[in-house]
Amino acid sequence: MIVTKLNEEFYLQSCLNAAKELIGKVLVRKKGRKIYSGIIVETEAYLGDKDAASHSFKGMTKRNEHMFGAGGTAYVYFTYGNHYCVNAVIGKPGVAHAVLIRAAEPVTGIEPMKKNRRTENIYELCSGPGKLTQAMEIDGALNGASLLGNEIYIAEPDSAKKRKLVQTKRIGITKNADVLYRFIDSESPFVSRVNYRKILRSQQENKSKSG
DNA sequence: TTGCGGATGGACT
DNA sequence: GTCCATCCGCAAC
Repeated sequence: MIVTKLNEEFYLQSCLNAAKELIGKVLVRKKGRKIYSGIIVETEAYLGDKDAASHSFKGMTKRNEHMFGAGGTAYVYFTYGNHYCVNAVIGKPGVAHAVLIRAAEPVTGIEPMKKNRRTENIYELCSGPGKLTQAMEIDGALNGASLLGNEIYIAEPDSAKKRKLVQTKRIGITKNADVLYRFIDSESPFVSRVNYRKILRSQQENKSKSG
């Protein structure tokens, strides 16, 4: 697969714009000989000191220090005692903005993903932030890694499919919960907290109608 | 469709 | 020491 890695400039734009632009891009994670990749279909923006839901709202701690790093850094944190979430840090050093990558459509490494997730259902591999990190073997060791390196990065897809972008409220938070900082590909059955069977069914129906 | 256990680290008392 | 966090899976109803 020919991929063009996103450059530093991409990670220096506004956080909301980056969150929107990341839909349809490819998240790549290399672990030994295994290459995991997936099309990003769901993101959330966290706007640092302007956003009470953001980990960095109250300033820097040892846990969130990489959010204050340069744009293009990975911020991986552990939560609820049992899973990791992965963010792309956005902005110049000191600007603690980040985009949480919540869901992806698996492209390569699907067999090892199934093993990691202990399921054969491809819709259950990356359809949530905790699932995605488990499937792709992303953990705390990648916290602070550069997204311009080779272990984990984001790239342009080789064929850009049209995505139907929808902006919604964020999930799983209580503070500043009303703002529309979540972006999803509303036609994808791979986003979190949806009934993928329903989406597949309606797409089948549309197909049979049109031809 | 709702509800709770899981199992760890950081912030705060 | 206690509380709770950018959630997931499974068990009841």
